[in-house]
Amino acid sequence: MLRGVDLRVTRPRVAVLGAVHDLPHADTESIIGAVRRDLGDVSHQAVYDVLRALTTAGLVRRIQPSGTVARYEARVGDNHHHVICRSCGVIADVDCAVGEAPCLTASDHNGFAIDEAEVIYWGQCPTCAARRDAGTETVH
Amino acid sequence: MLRGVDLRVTRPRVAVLGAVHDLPHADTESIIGAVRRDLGDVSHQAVYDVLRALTTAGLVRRIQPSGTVARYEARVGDNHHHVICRSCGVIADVDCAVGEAPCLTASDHNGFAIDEAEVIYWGQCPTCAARRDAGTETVH
DNA sequence: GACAGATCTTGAATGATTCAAGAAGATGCG
DNA sequence: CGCATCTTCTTGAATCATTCAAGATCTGTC
Repeated sequence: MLRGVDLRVTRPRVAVLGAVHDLPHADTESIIGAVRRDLGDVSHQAVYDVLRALTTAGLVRRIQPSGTVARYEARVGDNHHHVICRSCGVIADVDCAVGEAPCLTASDHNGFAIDEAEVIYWGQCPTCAARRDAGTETVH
Repeated sequence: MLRGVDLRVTRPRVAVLGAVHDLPHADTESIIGAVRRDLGDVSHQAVYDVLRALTTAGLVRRIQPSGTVARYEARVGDNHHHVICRSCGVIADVDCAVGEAPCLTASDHNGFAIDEAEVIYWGQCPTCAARRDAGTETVH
């Protein structure tokens, strides 16, 4: 995969790419943890650099919902979206739902040339909704 | 407006609310600047507190696209969306475009109870697109 | 196998945002 | 109108994800 996008193959890159595949929607810290479990010591700077390189190359996608740290996922190229639980922060994928040529109509709003439509659904995950219904009120 | 949502009326709150109305999509720093031009010295902490109170009360909306600082707008309650220029970062409003009961179908993805759909369109604003066509290539 | 440039390590800096404690202000009541 | 009380603002410092910078190391190529 790395060679396919003209990136040099290094141990940190392979490990980061593996971690992003294994841990969907993981934040940088989790990825650093997984990489170190795999390789031993790796600097956090290296992981940041690698994540940027992979993102630029299009091998991973970076998402950063309001008020959270950056997260990464390996599912790219299909323009899917995300649901985020306001209570526990868990993220799930949502396939593009609206009609057929959805989300990214190559339309031209306000004269902008649009190349991506990013949709984030906010709500309650099943677990948190149940907990709240039960009265435990573990808000946030 | 403040009394309407049971918030005490203070000079900083009035000034911040005015600034958010005057400067759509302004970041915190811009708002602090506008407030100080209006009132003289006001602590940044006060502005942060006020913005949070106003956001919680629903008088302003906070947006924070990937990789940017928080921004605020006074247009609330109509579920509109945003287009952002990847080159210069300018933000414009986009009315809900998709069909009739758009964006927020009270549907139930993966068992989530969704209460908001946030859409961000990424692209090039007319100015940056023109500049790029002209070959000036002022990327970023 | 060695060179050149990319990538990693180390260590420090940045900057938006938040925390904490005390002073000042707003609202309600006498 | 003046006071008591709770909220809000000021001041000053801390947090923490992310980035910068300089030098050492490694990858891919000739």
